[in-house]
Formats: sequence, structure tokens, C-alpha cells
Amino acid sequence: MSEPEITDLTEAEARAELKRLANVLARANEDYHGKDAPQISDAEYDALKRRNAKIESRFPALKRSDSPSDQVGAKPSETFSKITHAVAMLSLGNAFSDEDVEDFLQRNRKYLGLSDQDPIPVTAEPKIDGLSLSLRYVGGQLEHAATRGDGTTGENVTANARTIDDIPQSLTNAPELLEVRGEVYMSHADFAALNERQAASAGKLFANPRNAAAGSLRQLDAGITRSRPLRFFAYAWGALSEPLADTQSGAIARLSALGFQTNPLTKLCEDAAQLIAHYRDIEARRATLGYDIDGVVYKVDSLALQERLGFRSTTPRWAIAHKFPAELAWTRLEAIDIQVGRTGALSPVARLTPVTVGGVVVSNATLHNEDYIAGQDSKGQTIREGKDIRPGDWVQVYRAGDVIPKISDVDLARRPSGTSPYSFPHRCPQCDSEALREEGDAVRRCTGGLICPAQAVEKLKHFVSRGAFDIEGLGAKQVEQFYTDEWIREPADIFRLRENYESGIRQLRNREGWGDKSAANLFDAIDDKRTIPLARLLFSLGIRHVGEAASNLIAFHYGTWDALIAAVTAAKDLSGPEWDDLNAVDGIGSVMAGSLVTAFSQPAERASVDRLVEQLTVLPAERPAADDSPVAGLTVVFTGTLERMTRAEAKARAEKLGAKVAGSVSAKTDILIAGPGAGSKAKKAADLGVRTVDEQEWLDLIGSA
DNA sequence: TATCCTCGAGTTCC
DNA sequence: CTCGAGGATA
Repeated sequence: MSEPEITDLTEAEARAELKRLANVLARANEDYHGKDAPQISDAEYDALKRRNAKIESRFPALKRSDSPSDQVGAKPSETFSKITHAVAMLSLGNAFSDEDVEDFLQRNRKYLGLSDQDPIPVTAEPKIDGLSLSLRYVGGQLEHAATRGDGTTGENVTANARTIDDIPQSLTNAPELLEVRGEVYMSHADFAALNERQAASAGKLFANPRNAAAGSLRQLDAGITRSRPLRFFAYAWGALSEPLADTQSGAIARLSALGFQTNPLTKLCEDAAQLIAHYRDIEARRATLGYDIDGVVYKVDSLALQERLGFRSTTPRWAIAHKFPAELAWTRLEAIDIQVGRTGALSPVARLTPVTVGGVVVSNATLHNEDYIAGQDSKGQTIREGKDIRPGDWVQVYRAGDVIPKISDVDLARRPSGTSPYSFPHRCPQCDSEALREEGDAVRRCTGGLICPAQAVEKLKHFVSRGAFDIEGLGAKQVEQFYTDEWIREPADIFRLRENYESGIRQLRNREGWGDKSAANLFDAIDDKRTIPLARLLFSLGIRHVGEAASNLIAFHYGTWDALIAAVTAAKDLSGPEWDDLNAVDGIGSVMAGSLVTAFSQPAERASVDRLVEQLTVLPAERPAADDSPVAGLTVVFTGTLERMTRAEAKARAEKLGAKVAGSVSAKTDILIAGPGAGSKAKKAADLGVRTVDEQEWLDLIGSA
């Protein structure tokens, strides 16, 4: 490459180079968004952008106001299509101690109604530190490969997966439909060799094997992926046309027989002691394995038991990851900054002298809240032996769950003299409003409401975020810019951008990186979201305590926006039939209900919401088409002793079949399932004329296998 | 009233 | 990914 090395640039040269890059990239954007054919390739474009970012990081003071790094409407980097997983790819719960492993087994015994001594065979295998991949085979042929993504939808990386030797293109004697799941990773030796090659060709160095594997798999050019030495271990499956086996270990053996690599350290254990012994064994061999692992995964061996145990909201009950202790590093705490969230929460963030922890450079860490800095946990218990955290201190950093940097210890011997404990601000650093901490709360909150620019912007960011309106091309950065420019002050303004622009009130075109074309794209993306499901709208409003799950419950309960508004308005005194009705919704308590009602009774907030809804079409919430199970849509109550299954299991299974499980009998109850020893509930059911069945009748009714 | 579970809100780095 | 807190349950 003819371009000079960045390290050799003088300041003046760097300034000129940044200007040149800004021009070249701006032209490339125009070409892309306009009708002209692009003059440079994707790869060249990305290389220029990277070069620009590198120079900026070396000379931060020279960063241009129209820096291409901040550009809106730039070429979308995502060009992988999306694939929705037939069976969701979930994450695992974690165990950090031997005791947690015992708890895992005990919890499962309890859920299954087994006695404390009953054996539950469990497999143990190394947890590979790579990225998970789902491979779909139809008729024995590899149909597609998808990354995990958010667990529901991943990226289609089929062409790249086909270049990996460990991934068979076709299978013999496989089920007609088979989704194989496993981990793509890179060995230590291959990682070192790759970085050497990268260095020789002045390419980007990877921080660790996992990043190298991720970067290699997500190449737009499969030819590059082919040149990277990726490997694959199979350890699970998704959709299947027929079972692979009746145990976890049997299924893994079957995957191995089909031609997949499976981990040789997978072992079937009989009890917690064996699991822990195998964990220690794997831990001892960790350094010599030749690839990164970050723990050991335990899975209940019997697939029948796995089926019975089922899932919690995001994790299976029948599996857990036993993590190795986190890597630690010492560094200096340079400063404590305060961030203001959308609810006004003041969050302290540690600014650190950059330090490598577990393969990545960390320069920020969360400090949670006031008490955490002082050395107390949420229950007022002393942590870090009471050592408080002060700017200037040497602190020990680790990455919780190998992700979020946290501070675990302070070296008092190296504390500079003359420091005093950090005093947490009692006023908002952004708007100077009073910041109050409510009795019993861990967080201190800015009371400025929408007066506070930080809260206003964070609320808008939430509004356009993924689970909310999810407007393409309008992310956090753009929202901040639009807010600063006073184009968007409240959600309703987003839906007025087009008219304001077209009527000439606002001029996007004067800003670098925007043309009529990119503006039109943005407005189209906004118009796409003018029709919105009720639950999403509610979630988008960012009402405290009302998140995604609560929004769904509330939306289903009321059905339409008008019904919701009418009821919530009528409940404004936190009493009356509408208030009671809202509190009776399963999963909604007085705090959530109060937050919802209060939000709509503040005149200013209510007016703002009305201005927004005026411009939208709100889709009514419909219960997911209750499957054709005989109990779908019915409200049932369990009482007495259940003999064939535990309470928790019965509840989970009934809910899976579309029934609603309530705690007490009322006129709304459709069926009471009464086991031996049923008391007052059975009597009440009889009084109300509610249909009562015993456990066996219930199982017959739901056609339990 | 204590305990378990789930959700909400906050966070980092690539 | 984690913590804290709300809600349901025993």
C-alpha cells in the first residue's frame, strides 16, 4: 500500500489525511446512496474507514466535526440476511462454586419431585470459548448456517460455514431434518499464526482467539473465511424430524458417528462429586488443550428428564455452565464519572488506566451505585473488607461473566496520601436538579424529569431501540445529534421529520453525509413504523417498571389503546374498579400499576403521548392464537397434593398448553385440579359450580404422554 | 414474612 | 451479563 504508516505521520500530515479521507468517504457514500455506480469496493471502503478511525485514535484532537466515523446514512455494514431459528438458541445459567453445582442438582430433584438421594446422571464437557452456530441439514444436505444472534434470529453465514473443514456438507443416515448446534473456534496455534500473517500484511491484529474466530466467520467474502483456520465442535441440536437418542450422551455419540467433531473430554457423571472432580481435571488441563475454554457445561443426561424440566424464561433448567474463576488485573482508577440514565438513575463509572483483562483491554468499569463505592452491597453488608474506592487508587479488575468489567478489590498500601472517600453528588451533573435517593433504594435519581437533557435523550434512545420502535437508520448517535440540533425533543417529533424537511423548515442536506437520498431513506424507515402493535408502543414510552414483559401483559389485558387509556385514566386516584382490575392482572402489582397510572395522569406527559399516538396506527393486541389444545384459554387452579408431577411442573405444562394458572379459585376459574388433601379451594369451587377434576382426569384431558 | 423467580435497568467491548 | 426490586408463592 502506498499510504504512509500512521505511526510516521506528523500532526499536519494527519490533519491533511483526515480531510482527504472525509472527502473520499463522503463521495463513496453519495455514490452508494445516489444512482452512480460505486467507485470503490466494499473492502476498500471499509479499509479507508478503518484507517480514518486509526488516525483519529492517534490524534484525537484532530477529529473533524464531520468525521466519517460519526456519519449517518453511511453504507450499511450489515449485509448478512437474517435467519429465524426454528428452535431458539438459549444461553445457560451459571455456577461459580461447588455449592452452586450441588444446588443445581438439588433444584432439579425438587422440581422433578425426587428424593434428595435419587441419582440424576449428568454429562460434563468443556465450554468452548468461541461463537455458537446452528447448522440446518435437510435430507442430509447442509441447507443453512446461522449465528446465534439474539437467540431468536441470527445471521446467515452459510457460505462461510461451508469453508470450515469440521462442518460436513452432507450427512449419510441422518434424520430428514437435523439442526446441529456447536461452537466455532480457533486453536491457539492457528490464532498465533494468523496474527503473525496479519502483522506481516499490516492487517488488523486480533485481541484473542474468540475475536479472531468471530471476525473470520463474519467476513462478507467467504474466500477470506476459507483462508482462516476455523474449527467446530458439535454439542447440541435444534429442530429434529426424529430423536437422535434418548440420552444427551447418546445424542453426542450419534453426532460423532454422523461425522461431527465432538469434544473428547465429554464425560457422563453420576453425582455432584464426580462432576466437580471432572471440572477440576479439565481445569488442570486447560493450559494444554490448545484452545480457549471458559468453564464446564453440565447437562442432565436423560432427554425425557430434560423435557420435563423444560425452560425458564431464557435458560434451560436442565443445564448449567460451571465457570472458571475470572482473570484478575490491577490498574489505577483515574476518575469516577457519573452517567444519567433514562429513569434519572445516577450511575458511577470507573475510568481506568487501560489494562488487559481476559484478552481485552478494559478502560471503563461499572461501580453500580453509591454504596458499592463505599464498600457495601445491597443488603448493607460490607464488601471488600470495607475498603472504599477513591480516584487515584490501585484497583483489582475482573470481567464478571467474562464480559462486564467490575472492581473487586483496592490496594490500600498503594493509596496516595491525602485522599478522602468519594463523595457521591447530590445534584444531577447534567441539569443540576436535586438527586434524591428514596428510602430503601440503592440508586440516587435526578428529579429533573424531561427538563434534564440526559433523561430526555436517553428516553428518546429507548424509544427507537430494538424492542421498541426499532427505526432503521435512527440509532443512539443520530438521536443525540437530532436532539442537540433541536429537531427532536419528544417522540412525536420523529414522525414530523419528513413534513418539516419537505416544507423546508429543516435542512438535512447542509449536513455532511446527508443527501436527499439518505434523508428519504430515513423518512421511509420512520414511515414503516407508523403502524405499531399496542405492546410495543407501550414499551416504547419508557414508563418506569413497565418493560417488555409487563407491556405485553397490559396490552393483552386491555386489547386496544383506547381501552387502555380509558381504564388507566379512570384509575388515576389509585382506587376504584379500574384500579382493582389492573392490579388483578397476573404479573402486575401495585408498583407497576401505580407507575403506569401516574405516567398518564401527568398533563404534560399525557399531552406528549397524545401528540405521538395521533400520528400512529396502533394495532390491537391479540392473544397468540391459542393452539388447539383442549385447555387453551382456560383458567385453571391446582390444589392438594399432586402425585404424578410437582406443582411447578404442572404449572409450566399447563401454561405451555395455553392455559392460565391462577392461585385461587374465583368465578373466572374454569377447572380446579384437586389432589388428595384439597381443602377450602375445593369447597369454594363446589360452591361456585366450578368444574373439578383429579390429577389423572387432568392428565387424560391434556393428553399427557 | 421469607424465599424464589423473573423482569427491568444499568453496564462493557467488539 | 449483573444487580436490585417487584410479584407470586409457601
